[in-house]
Amino acid sequence: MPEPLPVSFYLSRPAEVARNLLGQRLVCDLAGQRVSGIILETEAYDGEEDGACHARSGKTKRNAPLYGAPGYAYIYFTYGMHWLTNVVVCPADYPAGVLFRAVLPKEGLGLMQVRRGSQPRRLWCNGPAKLSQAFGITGEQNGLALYDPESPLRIEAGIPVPDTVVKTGPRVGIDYAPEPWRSMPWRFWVDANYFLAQA
DNA sequence: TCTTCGATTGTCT
DNA sequence: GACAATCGAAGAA
Repeated sequence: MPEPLPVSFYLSRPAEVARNLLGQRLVCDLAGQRVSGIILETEAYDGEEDGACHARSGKTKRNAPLYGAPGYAYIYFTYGMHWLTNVVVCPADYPAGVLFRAVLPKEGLGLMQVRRGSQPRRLWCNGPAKLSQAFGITGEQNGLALYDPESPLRIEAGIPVPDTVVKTGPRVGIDYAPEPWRSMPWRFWVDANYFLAQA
């Protein structure tokens, strides 16, 4: 059984952690079945100064996990129907996190298909709320330690990703944010074909 | 207490 | 490309 990534992995600057999470494996053990996928897309949210971060207006009941220790899950409900999954980064008291926007399904495909309503496989995990649904992630998993081997939700080492295949751009769905935050290139992604080509 | 709106998705035109 | 779904958190009153 592979060990999860260590807590130290989450201590770097949010954008750096977001970049380094590409290629790693998101794992979820619920319903007695292991579901996992290779992380393809992430976004970084960096502190109260970041006009797009949930912590932009200070600490609240909802964003409290962001102010906690690194390596923990920050999962929140939005649009009245969707759960979005993040991992808290940076030392405690500095509110920052990385949102998981897409993964490449690897294990537990049957369960994912059921949870995603039998849509085509390429549509199972190509969005932050979609992957949460495919993995069975809800508020129940909020606050879990992603570096704990005993945790039902965790992140394990995956396949290293060279800079040559990493793309960056502005974050999605944050038109309300003022500049320069709206345009910060804190969204990172890799084409799924890169991993499909790996034996 | 009231109002607004979201780190989205699926459907319809 | 436009827009409804759906509800709790956050901010205003």
